[in-house]
Order: sequence, then C-alpha cells, then structure tokens
Amino acid sequence: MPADSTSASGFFDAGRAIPDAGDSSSEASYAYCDVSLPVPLDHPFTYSLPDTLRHRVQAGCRVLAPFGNRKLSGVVMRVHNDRPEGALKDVLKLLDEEPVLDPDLLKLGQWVADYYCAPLGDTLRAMTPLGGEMRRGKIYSLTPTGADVARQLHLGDAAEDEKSQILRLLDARSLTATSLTRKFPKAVAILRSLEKSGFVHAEDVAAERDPLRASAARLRVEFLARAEKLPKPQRELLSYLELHPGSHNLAEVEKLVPKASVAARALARNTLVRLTVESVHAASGPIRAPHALNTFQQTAFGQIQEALQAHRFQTFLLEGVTGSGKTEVYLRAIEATLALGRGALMLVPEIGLTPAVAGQFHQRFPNKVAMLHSAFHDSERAQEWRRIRSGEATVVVATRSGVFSPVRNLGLILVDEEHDQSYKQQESPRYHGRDVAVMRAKEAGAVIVLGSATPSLETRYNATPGKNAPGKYTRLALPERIEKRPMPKVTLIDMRQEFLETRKQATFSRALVEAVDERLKNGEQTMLLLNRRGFSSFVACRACGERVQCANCSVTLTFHRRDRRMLCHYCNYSERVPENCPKCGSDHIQFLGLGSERLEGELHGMFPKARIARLDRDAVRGKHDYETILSAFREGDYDILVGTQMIAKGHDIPNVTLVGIVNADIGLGLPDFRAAERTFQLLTQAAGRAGRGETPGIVLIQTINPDHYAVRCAAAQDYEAFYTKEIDFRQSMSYPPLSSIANVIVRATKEEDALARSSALGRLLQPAPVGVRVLGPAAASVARLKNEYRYQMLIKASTRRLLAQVLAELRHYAQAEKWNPASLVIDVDPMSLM
DNA sequence: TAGAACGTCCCC
DNA sequence: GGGACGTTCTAC
Repeated sequence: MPADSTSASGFFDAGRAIPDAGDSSSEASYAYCDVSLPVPLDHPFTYSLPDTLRHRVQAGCRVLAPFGNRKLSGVVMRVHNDRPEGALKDVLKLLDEEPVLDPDLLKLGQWVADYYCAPLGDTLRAMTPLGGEMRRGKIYSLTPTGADVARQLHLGDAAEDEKSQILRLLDARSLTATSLTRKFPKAVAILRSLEKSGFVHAEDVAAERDPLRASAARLRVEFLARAEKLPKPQRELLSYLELHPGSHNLAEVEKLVPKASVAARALARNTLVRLTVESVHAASGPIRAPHALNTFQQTAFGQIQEALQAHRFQTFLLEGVTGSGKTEVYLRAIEATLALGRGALMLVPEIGLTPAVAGQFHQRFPNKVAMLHSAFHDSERAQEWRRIRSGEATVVVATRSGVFSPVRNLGLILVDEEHDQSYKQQESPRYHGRDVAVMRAKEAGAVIVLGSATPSLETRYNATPGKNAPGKYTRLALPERIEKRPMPKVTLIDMRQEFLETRKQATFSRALVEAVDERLKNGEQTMLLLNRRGFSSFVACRACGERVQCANCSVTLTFHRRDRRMLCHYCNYSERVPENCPKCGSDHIQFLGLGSERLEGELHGMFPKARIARLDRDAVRGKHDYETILSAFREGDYDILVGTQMIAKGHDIPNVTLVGIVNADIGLGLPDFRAAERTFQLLTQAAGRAGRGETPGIVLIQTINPDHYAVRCAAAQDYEAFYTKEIDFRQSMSYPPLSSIANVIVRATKEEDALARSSALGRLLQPAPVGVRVLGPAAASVARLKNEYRYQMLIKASTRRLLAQVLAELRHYAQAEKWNPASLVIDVDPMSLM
C-alpha cells in the first residue's frame, strides 16, 4: 500500500520493521510452490516439494528446479497446498533458508516487470545479487572411448586440428564450454560433435561458488582448532595463526608463511581455520570534515528532516549547482534517518562510487556502511548484501541494481546525479533505477531525494507546480557554491570563425593551446573533454555549422556510408548528401568523427614535455584502472587528463584550473530527442570541474554551434534558461516529460522478417488511437546488431495508462502470432533509442 | 543417403 | 532462451 497507510502512524512500522524469519511459517507445511524462472515465459511454474523442504520453503526464497532437461534457479512466488493438474516435478534444492526477497521487494519486482514489460523471472534474477553465487553450466569430460582416442593423439604427429586439441585438453581434466571457448571460438560446436561421436559427455553443474576459490588477497583467515599430523605448510600456518589470534589477510600471511594460501584452503575444508571473504575496504581519499551548512543547505536539510520525522513519503529534487555541497546535505539526511532508527539507501551513478565517496561514508558512519557496485566481485557483493539484510549495515551506497537491496526499515533514499544515464538498464529488465527508487520509497513510506546540478527534464518537470496543482516533487535549490567560491568563467570558442581565420582544420583552437600552455608553465592542471558519443558519422557544414535535419522529426539525419544517403532513424525519411550546404552554399561539407586516441596523439605532438593521461572506455579496463588514473592525476602525476564523459562526473580535483571541451557538438548530431539535454548536462558538469580549489578556474568550449541553446545555456551555467527552452521543444514534439514513450524493437536474423514483423505491429496501430503517436517503423540506428536485424517504432502516448494499453496490445499480438519472445523488445521510458 | 540446416513445440 | 524432435535441403 502506498504512503498514506504508513504515514498515518509510526507505531505499526515498529512491528513491520523486521520481517521475522522465525514466525509461524516455520510450523506450516506446504506441498507445492510456484516458482518464477529466468526464462522468457511470463508465468510461474508449479513444483512439488519433497518432505525435507515442506516446512522450509517460503515465498522469496530461491530454489533449484528441473526445467526441461536443465536445472534453473528461480524465486518462489507462493507456497500452497492446491494440487494442480498434471504431473509435477520436485524442487531439487532450497538455495536460501531465509527469503532473499521480502514481500515488499517481491511486490516491487512485480511492478518493475509489469511497468517495463519484462519477464518476471528475469526481473527477480536481476534483483538478487546472490544470483552470481551460482556457477551454472555444463562440464565436459571424456568417455572411455574418448580417452583412448586422446591417448592415441598423444602418440601421433603434431599436425593437430582443434578437435584433437580439445580432446587432449579434456584428457588432462574436465572443462566447461566457456573456458574452452576462450581458446577455441568454435568450441561449442566441436563439443557437440564430439558428444555425438561418443567421445565426450556433458554433466550439468549448478554448484555454489566456493568462497575457497577467491584469491588470497581477498580472503581473511582465522584460527579455529589445533590438529595433529598435518603436512608441513598446513602445520606452519596453523601454528602461526594460533600464535597470532584474530583474522588475517591471507595474502599478507603468505608473505610470512610459505604456501599459506594453498594450506589455508585445505585447513578450511577440515574446519581447522575459518576462511571469509574480506569485506570491501574503506578506501582512502580526501576526507572532508563536516562543515557548517550555509543557509541554502540548511533550508534544504530542514525540509528533508521534517519529512523524515513526519514519516511520510515525499520526493525532493535537490537542485544544486556544481560545487554547492549536495553531498553534505545527503550526509546530514542520512544522520537524521539513522537517528530515527531507520535505514538509508544512496544510489550513485555507475562511475560515481569512487574511493573518495566511499571514504567519506565509512568515516562518517563507521561499520554501518555497505557498498554494492557492479565492479565488485560476486562474493563481495553477496557479503555486503547479507550485511544489509541482517541489519548490520544500515547505510547502503550502491549503483543501479542496489535499489533492490534489502535495507531494513527503509527511511530515506538518495539518488545522486539523478539525471545520469547509467541509471537506466540497457537490457531486460530495462528499468530506470531512479524511477524504481521513487516507487520503492512510496511503498515504504520513505523520503526520497533526487540530487543534481542538471536535473533531467522529467524530474524538473515533476518539481514544477502546474496551473492548479503543486509539483509532484518538492524542489530544493542550492544556487551558490560553498564558501562563496565563484562559478568558473566559461568562454565559447567559435570553431567556424577559427577555421575562417586560420584556414586550418585544427582540433585545437589557438586560444585553447595557449591556455593549456599557460597551465603547464604555472604547474596547474588541465582536463580536456572530448564529447565523443555514438558511432555513426554525421554531416555538417564546416563554414556555417548547419546540419541536415529530418523533415518530420527535428533530429539530425545519420549518414549511411553504404548507400551514401542520410537517413532518419525515427521515421525512415531519407535524402541524398548535398554537395553544397543548403544554408550557406559553401562546399565545405564534412563527415565528422574524432576519437580520443587521436586527440591524445595530437597533444603529445603539441606539448612534448607534458605528462598526459587518458581516461575513456578503452583506457579503463577494470575499476582499478579508473581509480588509479584518476588518483594519479589528483596527486599531480599528470599535467593533462584527456577523456570522454567519464571525466566530467563529480570529481573534485582542486588543482584543475582549466577545462577544455574539444568538440561540444558531437552529441548534438545524434538522432535522439535527448541530444540537447545530454549536451547541456555534459558541458555543464564538465565546466563544473574547474576551479574547485582556491584558484578560480576557466572553461573553454570549442563549438561550431555557439548559438545552440544547449551550448549557450551551458556556457552561462543557466539551467533555468535551458529548461524553459527545452521543455518548449518537448511540448511541441510530444516528447517526455510531456508524453510517455516506449521504443518497440523487433529483432530477427533475417532482415525481411524484422521488417515484416515491425510493419505488422505498425499496421496494428493504424490509425493510431486517440492520444497516441507512432513514429516509424524504421531501421534502428544500429540496424544490425550481433547478426540480427532490428527495426524500431517509437510510441508516444499522452498518458502512462494509454501507453501501457498500447504495449499490452502489441505483446498480445506477438504472443498470438507465436513470435519468439525475444524478437520483441520493448524499452519503456528509453534513454537512448538504440 | 547421411548429416547439416531450419522450423516448431514445449518446458511445471 | 534452449533442447528435442521432425522436415527439408544439399553435397558427395
């Protein structure tokens, strides 16, 4: 039930707060359970429960169940005694003694599945980080015949095909297909044929991932009991541990005791030592002392606190300029939540959980913080998850999927940088973490704060009072930087003018080169951002900046090299590439596209002495690379940091006094109605990196569209002006937030199938119902992906309900026509129209 | 005429 | 999604 039932009184919450695992359900006994499985079949399956499980299985537990001839892990939706018709199979195994999803989370999962048109099984799997603990797959080993064949191969000569190589590897030990695929791309096919020949047989495994397999650096080892007659390494380790009580990092111990890592695992099997996976460490970072709140911060915090104390569901938009001290408001809000005995959940963007952030939280809330991040190892996440569930951790900092973490007695949700795209999951279930968070807060009667310097249009719209109604969200503004630091000074550099004056198509303007040079001389740092997003080239006039737009959609046309035409990915409109600019007649028509590697190369040429680091998808492999590069830059090991949007987000590096944006326009060329919004956000956020220390900063933005409102408003750091302009555009084109949209993608291996099916869906919506507009179907912007052809159709509906109705109709049609469930992909509230 | 390649139908 | 099974294609 929504907010009102909980806001009425706090008394009931105390009882509800801790779902008791040991209540009457332990005595009840059920013969059947309905299980939701991660298959694209959108209904639960009923299994019978063996005697040993009848009193132990509860809704929300995961079980292992036979499905066809596979074994799948699924979530129990219901336990009951209603015998269904037909033969039933037994549940094989109970995977959780206690439910991993409490009733509220199950309900939330149901909502997510409905709203985002995703199979419930997929959704529930995405909600449980412990899903990663299961290692699923087949293990292949040789049959006796196969072994004979392999032996003979050993004697044979060296001319080996892949088949023989695989046989020989399997002779050494059994392997999974995945591990073989790494070496032999066709391993799966080869294994199948070997299986047919009777040389190889496969065995299903669904083993718990063994904590003993974690690397030594991530394990802690502790003495448990003494034992006689052990091999030397084990004996030495055990006596070391006995002499040094407490738990030790295994990698550290191994420096002192040889072979400790292997020995510890052997000892753990005999329960002579305890091995635990080390909790995610509080990383070091600059610790900011809690500073006094300025008036704006105080006002904002006061309102949040009041809502917390009143125990009511309320959504706030905390709109604070870059450097305005949003984090301190968050921290205070969490303190206030804990003081009320409730738990807090903070969501951060994918890239936002840096050691600096982690350090601050650990310092402020010692031993109460759990962190969930997709870059953490499965077992780390599982451990943090258990700490949350047990109530040990009451403050959770997490990325998108953390919105499902089992925080006890949830009182507060914070969504930092709520506009960030990484909150939208790009695969099924395609949910938006921020929107799910609002829903969760509503159900829990919690306060939710959405924070950003550049709020998404949706959020800002919801926080804007209408004609006769107050805004759905309460807007809290932090219009000033802390300590009255000035906003950075932003200058636009018109690259068209630069071109006319220098007659050179340079990547860097003279002004930017000069400014970088100056920083190098002064020992100050520079960040250079290349707004490189998307892959397809677009066509622009170098002299006047004109880009060719679609006649129907007000989006930029995308250049297709194959047929040398420009195409609209929304409605299929196309035209030929003009030889002269339609606006100014110049023949300087350009196909634009610039990578950050090329950028780095050019910089090396220009500033041979500068120490340059690059930060982008290609340079960053794991989370550690990202942190290493960034902290090295912070420490002053580099003079210049070059990167993509990755560098634009929330970092606080005091010595950066110049931010240069090399090409502000690329984002604007994308065929996407959010192009302007994203460009504005990126430029504003990047500009906000400058001058966060004592020395004020400057920002130089190179652009061929200095008059575009996204560029102009970002330069002026004027969100209000941007919002006003952009909301007009959305209104006139019926885009969100003034409509609800969904992208309907049809995939098929054969292009004609994809086209035929999407046309069929298109015809279904013709004429479009009142309040609905349909764009397309047209080829998706990535028309062929992973060997599948994709056609898409964008549906705009005046209301949420109407959109849901239309989508339901499409899904019924696909089902009635017996389409493969995967061929219809529906992206509700899409962030990008891929 | 085998054995790929493709289609269709389940899965509690 | 993925296997099992049935049908058609095709290479020798």
